[in-house]
Amino acid sequence: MSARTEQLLKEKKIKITANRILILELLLNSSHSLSIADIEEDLPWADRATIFRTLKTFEDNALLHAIKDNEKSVKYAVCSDACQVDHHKIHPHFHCDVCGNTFCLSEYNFQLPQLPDNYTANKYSLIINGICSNCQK
Amino acid sequence: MSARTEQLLKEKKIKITANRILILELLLNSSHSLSIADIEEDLPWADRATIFRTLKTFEDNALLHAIKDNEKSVKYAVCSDACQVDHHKIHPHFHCDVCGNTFCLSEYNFQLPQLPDNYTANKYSLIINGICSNCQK
DNA sequence: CTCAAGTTTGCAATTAAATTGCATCCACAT
DNA sequence: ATGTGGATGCAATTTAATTGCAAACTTGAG
Ligand SMILES: [Mn+2]
Ligand SMILES: [Mn+2]
Ligand SMILES: [Zn+2]
Ligand SMILES: [Zn+2]
Repeated sequence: MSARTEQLLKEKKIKITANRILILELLLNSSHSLSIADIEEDLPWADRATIFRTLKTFEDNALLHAIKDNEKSVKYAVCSDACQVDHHKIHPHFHCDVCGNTFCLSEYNFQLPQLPDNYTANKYSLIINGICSNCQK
Repeated sequence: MSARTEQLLKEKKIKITANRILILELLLNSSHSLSIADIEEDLPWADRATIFRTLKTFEDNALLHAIKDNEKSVKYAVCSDACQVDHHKIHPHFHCDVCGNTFCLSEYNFQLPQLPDNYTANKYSLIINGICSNCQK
Protein backbone atom coordinates (compact mmCIF):
# COMPACT_ATOMS: atom_id res chain seq x y z
CA MET A 1 0.00 0.00 0.00
CA SER A 2 1.33 3.45 -0.85
CA ALA A 3 2.09 5.93 1.89
CA ARG A 4 -0.60 8.24 0.54
CA THR A 5 -3.23 5.54 0.68
CA GLU A 6 -2.32 4.57 4.21
CA GLN A 7 -2.30 8.16 5.33
CA LEU A 8 -5.70 8.91 3.83
CA LEU A 9 -7.33 5.91 5.45
CA LYS A 10 -5.75 6.41 8.87
CA GLU A 11 -6.45 10.11 8.82
CA LYS A 12 -10.15 9.38 8.38
CA LYS A 13 -10.02 6.42 10.80
CA ILE A 14 -11.25 4.03 8.15
CA LYS A 15 -10.34 0.42 8.85
CA ILE A 16 -7.67 -0.80 6.49
CA THR A 17 -8.73 -3.75 4.35
CA ALA A 18 -7.54 -5.22 1.07
CA ASN A 19 -10.61 -3.99 -0.77
CA ARG A 20 -10.31 -0.46 0.48
CA ILE A 21 -6.63 -0.22 -0.33
CA LEU A 22 -7.09 -1.41 -3.88
CA ILE A 23 -10.20 0.64 -4.59
CA LEU A 24 -8.66 3.79 -3.19
CA GLU A 25 -5.42 3.34 -5.11
CA LEU A 26 -7.37 2.72 -8.29
CA LEU A 27 -9.17 6.00 -7.80
CA LEU A 28 -6.01 7.85 -6.82
CA ASN A 29 -4.21 6.66 -9.94
CA SER A 30 -7.04 7.32 -12.35
CA SER A 31 -7.02 10.45 -14.46
CA HIS A 32 -10.79 10.44 -14.55
CA SER A 33 -13.70 9.47 -12.34
CA LEU A 34 -14.82 5.85 -12.17
CA SER A 35 -18.18 4.12 -11.92
CA ILE A 36 -18.87 1.00 -9.88
CA ALA A 37 -18.80 -0.95 -13.15
CA ASP A 38 -15.41 0.55 -14.04
CA ILE A 39 -14.00 -0.57 -10.72
CA GLU A 40 -15.51 -4.02 -11.12
CA GLU A 41 -13.74 -4.30 -14.43
CA ASP A 42 -10.40 -3.34 -12.97
CA LEU A 43 -10.79 -5.55 -9.91
CA PRO A 44 -12.63 -8.56 -11.31
CA TRP A 45 -12.46 -10.55 -8.09
CA ALA A 46 -14.16 -7.75 -6.12
CA ASP A 47 -17.83 -7.88 -5.26
CA ARG A 48 -20.20 -5.21 -6.51
CA ALA A 49 -21.85 -4.75 -3.13
CA THR A 50 -18.51 -4.37 -1.44
CA ILE A 51 -17.41 -1.79 -3.97
CA PHE A 52 -20.68 0.05 -3.45
CA ARG A 53 -20.31 0.09 0.32
CA THR A 54 -16.65 0.97 0.16
CA LEU A 55 -17.42 3.98 -1.98
CA LYS A 56 -20.21 4.96 0.37
CA THR A 57 -17.81 4.78 3.31
CA PHE A 58 -15.30 6.92 1.45
CA GLU A 59 -17.98 9.41 0.54
CA ASP A 60 -19.29 9.60 4.10
CA ASN A 61 -15.75 10.39 5.20
CA ALA A 62 -15.23 13.00 2.48
CA LEU A 63 -12.49 10.96 0.85
CA LEU A 64 -14.26 11.16 -2.47
CA HIS A 65 -17.36 12.58 -4.02
CA ALA A 66 -20.03 11.19 -6.27
CA ILE A 67 -20.56 12.77 -9.66
CA LYS A 68 -23.79 12.53 -11.61
CA ASP A 69 -22.73 13.47 -15.10
CA ASN A 70 -26.00 12.70 -16.91
CA GLU A 71 -24.74 9.28 -17.95
CA LYS A 72 -26.47 6.13 -16.74
CA SER A 73 -24.27 5.46 -13.74
CA VAL A 74 -22.75 7.52 -10.94
CA LYS A 75 -19.02 8.19 -11.08
CA TYR A 76 -16.61 8.68 -8.21
CA ALA A 77 -13.43 10.69 -7.83
CA VAL A 78 -11.07 11.22 -4.93
CA CYS A 79 -11.25 14.69 -3.49
CA SER A 80 -8.23 16.79 -4.22
CA ASP A 81 -7.29 19.10 -1.39
CA ALA A 82 -8.55 22.06 -3.37
CA CYS A 83 -11.78 20.26 -3.96
CA GLN A 84 -12.19 19.30 -0.34
CA VAL A 85 -12.22 22.88 0.84
CA ASP A 86 -15.57 23.52 -0.75
CA HIS A 87 -16.53 19.92 -0.92
CA HIS A 88 -20.17 20.62 -0.34
CA LYS A 89 -20.40 23.81 -2.31
CA ILE A 90 -18.88 23.83 -5.76
CA HIS A 91 -18.46 20.80 -7.95
CA PRO A 92 -17.44 21.56 -11.49
CA HIS A 93 -16.94 18.43 -13.59
CA PHE A 94 -16.28 17.93 -17.25
CA HIS A 95 -17.76 15.10 -19.27
CA CYS A 96 -16.13 14.41 -22.63
CA ASP A 97 -18.69 13.41 -25.23
CA VAL A 98 -15.99 11.66 -27.28
CA CYS A 99 -14.12 9.42 -24.83
CA GLY A 100 -16.92 9.38 -22.29
CA ASN A 101 -14.59 10.20 -19.41
CA THR A 102 -15.52 12.58 -16.66
CA PHE A 103 -12.88 14.83 -15.13
CA CYS A 104 -12.96 16.68 -11.87
CA LEU A 105 -12.14 20.34 -12.43
CA SER A 106 -11.32 20.85 -8.80
CA GLU A 107 -8.99 23.79 -9.23
CA TYR A 108 -11.48 25.50 -11.37
CA ASN A 109 -13.54 28.36 -10.02
CA PHE A 110 -16.60 29.90 -11.49
CA GLN A 111 -18.53 33.01 -10.67
CA LEU A 112 -21.38 32.16 -8.34
CA PRO A 113 -24.58 33.37 -9.90
CA GLN A 114 -26.97 35.67 -8.10
CA LEU A 115 -30.07 33.74 -7.12
CA PRO A 116 -33.61 35.09 -7.34
CA ASP A 117 -34.93 36.76 -4.20
CA ASN A 118 -35.46 34.52 -1.18
CA TYR A 119 -33.55 31.60 -2.58
CA THR A 120 -30.69 30.22 -0.49
CA ALA A 121 -28.01 28.05 -2.02
CA ASN A 122 -26.28 25.22 -0.21
CA LYS A 123 -24.48 23.52 -3.05
CA TYR A 124 -23.73 23.98 -6.72
CA SER A 125 -23.23 21.10 -9.14
CA LEU A 126 -21.91 22.04 -12.53
CA ILE A 127 -21.49 19.47 -15.29
CA ILE A 128 -19.91 20.67 -18.49
CA ASN A 129 -20.25 18.51 -21.58
CA GLY A 130 -17.84 18.89 -24.44
CA ILE A 131 -14.55 17.61 -25.81
CA CYS A 132 -11.56 17.07 -23.57
CA SER A 133 -7.99 17.97 -24.49
CA ASN A 134 -7.08 14.35 -25.26
CA CYS A 135 -9.88 14.03 -27.77
CA GLN A 136 -9.36 17.37 -29.47
CA LYS A 137 -8.76 16.69 -33.18
CA MET B 1 -57.35 22.04 -24.95
CA SER B 2 -55.93 25.48 -24.34
CA ALA B 3 -54.83 27.63 -27.26
CA ARG B 4 -51.27 27.53 -26.00
CA THR B 5 -51.23 23.75 -25.88
CA GLU B 6 -52.65 23.46 -29.36
CA GLN B 7 -50.20 25.96 -30.73
CA LEU B 8 -47.19 24.25 -29.18
CA LEU B 9 -48.13 20.84 -30.55
CA LYS B 10 -49.02 22.07 -34.03
CA GLU B 11 -45.94 24.22 -34.22
CA LYS B 12 -43.78 21.18 -33.64
CA LYS B 13 -45.96 18.98 -35.86
CA ILE B 14 -46.69 16.59 -33.00
CA LYS B 15 -49.84 14.57 -33.47
CA ILE B 16 -52.56 15.73 -31.12
CA THR B 17 -53.81 13.04 -28.76
CA ALA B 18 -55.60 13.01 -25.42
CA ASN B 19 -52.47 11.87 -23.60
CA ARG B 20 -50.29 14.54 -25.08
CA ILE B 21 -52.75 17.32 -24.39
CA LEU B 22 -53.15 16.38 -20.75
CA ILE B 23 -49.48 15.74 -20.11
CA LEU B 24 -48.44 18.98 -21.76
CA GLU B 25 -51.03 21.02 -19.89
CA LEU B 26 -49.99 19.44 -16.64
CA LEU B 27 -46.42 20.54 -17.30
CA LEU B 28 -47.46 23.98 -18.49
CA ASN B 29 -49.49 24.58 -15.37
CA SER B 30 -46.95 23.28 -12.93
CA SER B 31 -44.73 25.69 -11.06
CA HIS B 32 -42.00 23.09 -10.85
CA SER B 33 -40.66 20.22 -12.89
CA LEU B 34 -42.36 16.81 -12.80
CA SER B 35 -41.14 13.24 -12.81
CA ILE B 36 -42.86 10.39 -14.62
CA ALA B 37 -44.16 9.25 -11.23
CA ASP B 38 -45.54 12.73 -10.54
CA ILE B 39 -47.42 12.66 -13.82
CA GLU B 40 -48.70 9.16 -13.15
CA GLU B 41 -50.09 10.41 -9.88
CA ASP B 42 -51.88 13.32 -11.51
CA LEU B 43 -53.21 11.25 -14.40
CA PRO B 44 -53.94 7.91 -12.74
CA TRP B 45 -55.49 6.35 -15.83
CA ALA B 46 -52.40 7.08 -17.94
CA ASP B 47 -49.86 4.38 -18.70
CA ARG B 48 -46.25 4.78 -17.54
CA ALA B 49 -44.83 3.73 -20.90
CA THR B 50 -47.02 6.19 -22.70
CA ILE B 51 -45.98 8.97 -20.37
CA PHE B 52 -42.36 8.01 -20.92
CA ARG B 53 -42.68 8.03 -24.70
CA THR B 54 -44.71 11.20 -24.70
CA LEU B 55 -42.02 12.99 -22.72
CA LYS B 56 -39.38 11.61 -25.06
CA THR B 57 -41.30 12.93 -28.04
CA PHE B 58 -41.59 16.33 -26.40
CA GLU B 59 -37.91 16.33 -25.58
CA ASP B 60 -36.91 15.31 -29.10
CA ASN B 61 -38.96 18.24 -30.36
CA ALA B 62 -37.47 20.67 -27.85
CA LEU B 63 -40.82 21.21 -26.16
CA LEU B 64 -39.32 20.36 -22.83
CA HIS B 65 -36.06 19.35 -21.28
CA ALA B 66 -35.04 16.65 -18.87
CA ILE B 67 -33.49 17.66 -15.60
CA LYS B 68 -31.27 15.39 -13.54
CA ASP B 69 -31.31 17.05 -10.16
CA ASN B 70 -29.45 14.36 -8.20
CA GLU B 71 -32.69 12.84 -6.98
CA LYS B 72 -33.67 9.31 -7.89
CA SER B 73 -35.77 10.12 -10.92
CA VAL B 74 -35.51 12.46 -13.90
CA LYS B 75 -37.73 15.53 -13.91
CA TYR B 76 -39.21 17.36 -16.87
CA ALA B 77 -40.11 20.97 -17.48
CA VAL B 78 -41.53 22.78 -20.47
CA CYS B 79 -39.04 25.06 -22.14
CA SER B 80 -39.78 28.69 -21.67
CA ASP B 81 -38.89 30.80 -24.67
CA ALA B 82 -35.92 32.22 -22.85
CA CYS B 83 -34.82 28.74 -22.02
CA GLN B 84 -35.24 27.51 -25.55
CA VAL B 85 -32.78 29.97 -26.99
CA ASP B 86 -29.87 28.27 -25.33
CA HIS B 87 -31.66 24.99 -24.87
CA HIS B 88 -28.53 22.99 -25.46
CA LYS B 89 -26.15 25.28 -23.70
CA ILE B 90 -27.15 26.56 -20.32
CA HIS B 91 -29.50 24.80 -17.93
CA PRO B 92 -29.63 26.30 -14.47
CA HIS B 93 -32.10 24.55 -12.20
CA PHE B 94 -32.83 24.90 -8.53
CA HIS B 95 -33.65 21.97 -6.27
CA CYS B 96 -35.22 22.84 -2.93
CA ASP B 97 -34.00 20.53 -0.18
CA VAL B 98 -37.10 21.29 1.89
CA CYS B 99 -40.06 20.79 -0.44
CA GLY B 100 -38.13 18.64 -2.89
CA ASN B 101 -39.32 20.64 -5.87
CA THR B 102 -37.10 21.53 -8.78
CA PHE B 103 -37.49 24.85 -10.54
CA CYS B 104 -36.24 25.90 -13.93
CA LEU B 105 -34.29 29.15 -13.62
CA SER B 106 -34.60 29.79 -17.30
CA GLU B 107 -34.25 33.54 -17.14
CA TYR B 108 -31.23 33.26 -15.05
CA ASN B 109 -27.79 33.82 -16.54
CA PHE B 110 -24.48 32.95 -15.04
CA GLN B 111 -20.93 33.79 -15.99
CA LEU B 112 -19.54 31.05 -18.18
CA PRO B 113 -16.34 29.81 -16.65
CA GLN B 114 -13.08 29.70 -18.56
CA LEU B 115 -12.20 26.10 -19.33
CA PRO B 116 -8.70 24.64 -19.12
CA ASP B 117 -6.69 24.73 -22.35
CA ASN B 118 -7.93 22.54 -25.17
CA TYR B 119 -11.30 21.85 -23.64
CA THR B 120 -14.38 22.69 -25.69
CA ALA B 121 -17.78 23.09 -24.09
CA ASN B 122 -21.04 22.12 -25.74
CA LYS B 123 -23.42 22.30 -22.83
CA TYR B 124 -23.55 23.40 -19.23
CA SER B 125 -25.83 21.84 -16.63
CA LEU B 126 -26.05 23.66 -13.35
CA ILE B 127 -28.04 22.27 -10.44
CA ILE B 128 -28.28 24.46 -7.38
CA ASN B 129 -29.43 22.88 -4.14
CA GLY B 130 -30.86 25.00 -1.38
CA ILE B 131 -34.07 26.45 -0.04
CA CYS B 132 -36.68 27.96 -2.32
CA SER B 133 -38.59 31.14 -1.59
CA ASN B 134 -41.73 29.23 -0.58
CA CYS B 135 -39.89 27.24 2.04
CA GLN B 136 -37.92 30.15 3.50
CA LYS B 137 -38.75 30.34 7.22
C1' DC C 1 0.20 -13.15 21.66
C1' DT C 2 -4.78 -14.20 22.11
C1' DC C 3 -9.28 -13.22 21.86
C1' DA C 4 -13.74 -10.68 21.92
C1' DA C 5 -16.37 -7.03 19.84
C1' DG C 6 -17.60 -4.75 16.24
C1' DT C 7 -16.86 -4.24 11.09
C1' DT C 8 -16.48 -5.65 6.66
C1' DT C 9 -17.33 -8.92 3.09
C1' DG C 10 -19.50 -12.18 -0.26
C1' DC C 11 -23.45 -13.88 -2.18
C1' DA C 12 -28.09 -13.75 -3.30
C1' DA C 13 -32.09 -11.29 -3.45
C1' DT C 14 -34.67 -6.98 -3.92
C1' DT C 15 -35.86 -2.30 -5.28
C1' DA C 16 -36.90 1.12 -8.38
C1' DA C 17 -36.60 3.58 -12.54
C1' DA C 18 -36.06 3.43 -17.26
C1' DT C 19 -36.92 1.16 -21.41
C1' DT C 20 -38.72 -2.14 -24.95
C1' DG C 21 -41.82 -5.66 -27.83
C1' DC C 22 -45.85 -6.28 -29.77
C1' DA C 23 -50.57 -6.31 -31.04
C1' DT C 24 -54.21 -3.01 -31.35
C1' DC C 25 -56.00 1.57 -31.80
C1' DC C 26 -56.29 6.21 -33.54
C1' DA C 27 -55.11 10.93 -35.90
C1' DC C 28 -55.21 13.10 -39.89
C1' DA C 29 -53.72 13.89 -44.89
C1' DT C 30 -55.61 12.81 -49.03
C1' DA D 1 -64.66 8.29 -45.70
C1' DT D 2 -60.54 5.69 -45.53
C1' DG D 3 -55.72 3.93 -45.37
C1' DT D 4 -51.43 4.31 -43.15
C1' DG D 5 -47.92 5.47 -40.10
C1' DG D 6 -47.62 6.68 -35.68
C1' DA D 7 -49.53 6.28 -30.72
C1' DT D 8 -51.11 3.40 -27.03
C1' DG D 9 -51.73 -0.23 -23.39
C1' DC D 10 -50.03 -4.02 -21.20
C1' DA D 11 -46.56 -7.03 -19.85
C1' DA D 12 -41.95 -8.01 -19.75
C1' DT D 13 -37.08 -6.70 -19.57
C1' DT D 14 -32.99 -4.07 -18.48
C1' DT D 15 -29.88 -1.94 -15.55
C1' DA D 16 -28.05 0.31 -11.67
C1' DA D 17 -28.55 0.87 -6.99
C1' DT D 18 -29.35 -1.09 -2.61
C1' DT D 19 -30.20 -4.46 1.23
C1' DG D 20 -30.24 -8.95 4.41
C1' DC D 21 -27.68 -12.11 6.46
C1' DA D 22 -24.21 -15.28 7.95
C1' DA D 23 -19.27 -15.92 7.66
C1' DA D 24 -14.74 -13.82 7.70
C1' DC D 25 -12.09 -10.22 8.94
C1' DT D 26 -9.49 -6.03 11.81
C1' DT D 27 -8.05 -4.13 15.82
C1' DG D 28 -7.27 -2.92 20.43
C1' DA D 29 -7.60 -4.59 25.22
C1' DG D 30 -5.83 -7.92 28.20
MN1 LIG E 1 -14.62 17.77 -7.14
MN1 LIG F 1 -34.41 25.16 -18.62
ZN1 LIG G 1 -12.20 12.85 -24.30
ZN1 LIG H 1 -39.08 24.56 -1.28
